[in-house]
Amino acid sequence: MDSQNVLSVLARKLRADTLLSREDQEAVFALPIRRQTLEDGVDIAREGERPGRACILLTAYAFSHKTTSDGRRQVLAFHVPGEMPDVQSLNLKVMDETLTTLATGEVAFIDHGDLRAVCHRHPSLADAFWRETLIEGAIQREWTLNVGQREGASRVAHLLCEWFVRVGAVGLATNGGCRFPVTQNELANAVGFTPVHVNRMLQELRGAGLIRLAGGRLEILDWPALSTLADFDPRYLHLDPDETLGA
Amino acid sequence: MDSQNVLSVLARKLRADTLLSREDQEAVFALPIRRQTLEDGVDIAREGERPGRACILLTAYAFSHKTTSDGRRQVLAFHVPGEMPDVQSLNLKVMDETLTTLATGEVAFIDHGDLRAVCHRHPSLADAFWRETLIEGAIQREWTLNVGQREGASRVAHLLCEWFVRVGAVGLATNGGCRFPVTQNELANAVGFTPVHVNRMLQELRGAGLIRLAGGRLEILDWPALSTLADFDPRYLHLDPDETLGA
DNA sequence: CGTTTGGTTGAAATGTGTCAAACTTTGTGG
DNA sequence: CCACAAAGTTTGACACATTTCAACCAAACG
Repeated sequence: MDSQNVLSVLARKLRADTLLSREDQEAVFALPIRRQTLEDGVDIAREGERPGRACILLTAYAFSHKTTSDGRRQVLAFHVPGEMPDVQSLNLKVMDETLTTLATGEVAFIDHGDLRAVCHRHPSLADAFWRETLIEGAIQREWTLNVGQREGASRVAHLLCEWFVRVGAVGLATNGGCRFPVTQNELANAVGFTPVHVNRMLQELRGAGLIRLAGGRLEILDWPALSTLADFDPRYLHLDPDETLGA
Repeated sequence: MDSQNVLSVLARKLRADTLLSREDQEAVFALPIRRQTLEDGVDIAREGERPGRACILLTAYAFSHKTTSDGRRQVLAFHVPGEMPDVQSLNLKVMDETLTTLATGEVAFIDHGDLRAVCHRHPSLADAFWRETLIEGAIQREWTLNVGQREGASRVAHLLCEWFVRVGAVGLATNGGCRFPVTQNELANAVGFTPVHVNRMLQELRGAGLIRLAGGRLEILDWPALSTLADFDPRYLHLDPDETLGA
């Protein structure tokens, strides 16, 4: 896999084909990167740091999180391949969250200097990166709604729906199933429940024949029922280019 | 108050004095705006809409929110004078939240076309707007943490701390007190509690001599104790220019 | 094969929600 | 300026979702 193919995951994420010009796309592919394989549980950037580079997930999964002073941890977002989970550091120097890998996989690093240069030369690329951060914001809002207002199985189900759709959007879901390298503990930290309670909610979902979840894989057995229970409406993911850009 | 003075609240918000050049600042002041007084409870932009203009809060306060299909409402953010609560609509066309005024006050509207033009001519202004949306994102993350992990009085206290600091940052707090045009019902929707429970938590805070809250005003009686109880660390607000920009 | 990590279960404790009523403040029109 | 209505706040008793604690089980792994 040469450098160009590597960055095609990023291009896909930026919806380069529909939203960017040919020159902009080439500028993306020309970005100098450094590839690296990271094990799971590695901190890519920590709260309080001032990173000098940004990261692209190639095959790696990651999550960002933050803890309260008495040690309670909240998972703020999950990140799937193709994403740049820390683009924000380009304009907000000090990290206010920690970014950690979820499973062993490959990432690419780009220096902030190179990113700034390419944004300067290709303003619509800057817009594309800006848009990515805005979509992350929209997802964060839905998480707040999920954690604040939905209860029990519905809350857990919503998270699973989002995961499945987002993983599917980068082409990594196959006929109703996808990877899910998330422990119940991390899942609990993401929805604001206790691991014990998450376990019970999962069994409720399993018992209702909605999902299968084991060995790091998630299978959706009844999408209509699951997404209804979850009150899941994918519009907040802004996956449709027309929805995100249309006049 | 002429147009230039009007937009000085925005310039302050963008930290124009320290982060923008003289030309950039003048470009801000030259933006064509339409001023308007809005009563409280007015929707400035609704979920699903594609606004053609953005809004600046002059003296008005506002909040953004979203509801679950069974009608449970989550307040996602409060907005204080000087902010542009819907800049995001410049790059994310379809609103995924509703923006509503909190109290009667004045707002200014700027056409997206004018904003895009000024961003094109002054790229560092575009960066400044981008940074604003990133800070909103950082605040949203802290809200997720608050709603997901903090309990009882601590959760409510955190929200009050944030409000006080943000209002103070635009010069609207006076010796330990500020406006707080938020009903307990809206407060409840913001922290994910029931109005009844919020009421009890507030009385706990009052009983401990930490705050006074009545008649749309908030008085901080014991900031050290309140911020400690709330586990409040203002770094996530990115108020310090060095923190947000420093190398 | 033993050890570690993650998952599952049950019983009891508790924080928060629900419901319903009374009270207080704010605003408005006579 | 009073009287009334509307909106917001406060209270109590009870129900219930979720947490806590503690133990056991299963799978992954060296």
